[in-house]
Amino acid sequence: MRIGEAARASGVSAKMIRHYEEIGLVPRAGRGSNAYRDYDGADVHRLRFIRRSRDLGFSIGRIRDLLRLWSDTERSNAEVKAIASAHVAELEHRIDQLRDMARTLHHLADACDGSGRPDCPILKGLEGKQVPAASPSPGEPPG
Amino acid sequence: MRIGEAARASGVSAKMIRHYEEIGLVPRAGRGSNAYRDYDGADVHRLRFIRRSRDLGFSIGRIRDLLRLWSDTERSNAEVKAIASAHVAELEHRIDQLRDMARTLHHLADACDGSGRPDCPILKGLEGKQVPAASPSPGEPPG
DNA sequence: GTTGACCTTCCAACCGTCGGAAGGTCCACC
DNA sequence: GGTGGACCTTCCGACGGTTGGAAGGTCAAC
Repeated sequence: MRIGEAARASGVSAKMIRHYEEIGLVPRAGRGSNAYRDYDGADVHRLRFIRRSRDLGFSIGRIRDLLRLWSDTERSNAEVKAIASAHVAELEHRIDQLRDMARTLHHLADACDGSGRPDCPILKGLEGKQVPAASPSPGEPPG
Repeated sequence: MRIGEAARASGVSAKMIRHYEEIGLVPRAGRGSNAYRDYDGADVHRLRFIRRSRDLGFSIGRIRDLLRLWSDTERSNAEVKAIASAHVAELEHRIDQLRDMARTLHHLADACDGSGRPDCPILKGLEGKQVPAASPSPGEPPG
């Protein structure tokens, strides 16, 4: 099948399939008589694996590791479990950070009556009057 | 003061201060006899406001709005509260997504005995045997 | 006069996804 | 045989926000 059908079957867009090929996450696809990429069921299976891994928040690097283990019939499930558990821990850490932000902001919003006057505890909080600050891992804040 | 001192005083790196100036988040700094940027207490105050906002997960765009309101003495605190509340909602949405991911992955990891054998429910789950999938907002997965 | 800390600008990278340009190919329909 | 539209190709850019480095100018102390 061609890339469009593989995209529909796997849930990974054609753009991303090409991208994943370029970065070596999926093997280079065979080409037909024209220069079109050609895919089979196994390729779609792999793409679907990638898609689900992304849905669970794994980074490309981690997915690379998972794919390697996936195709290794002599793998140790302990290694897989370690990756998964580490990722769960990262997710929970990120959740804690976001929760801290939400809680802090919630407190500030609660202190603001929203009456329409200029006086605003939220802005005061952002100024530095309070705000314990969640101190997120550098980079990537909101969604 | 020069950019380095402003950076230390505000918690915003010199790199980022220049960047914020370029994108118009902070006004263009005055320059001394040399071409060095010059900052005063108000500038640092503003930078600190930005820093705290970032720590609470506000996007640059939102911070732009907040800064505008901050410097508007006739602002309505209702508008500020609306922005803050919307952001809290976004944060909580993101938290829910991450929590779904963590829960799903946790279940898979629980089903894996990690005994060292190749058989692995986690990989099976990623293949598509189960995985309800958290379906995150497109992009930006882990942290 | 030299060292080193500071400043300047510019360019590129990280991550994952998407948009669009400019062109080639396939297939159905007329 | 021609035309249209859906599909494919490659390439180059953007979005979040932050960081790294290069290559150079400036200022202080020693």
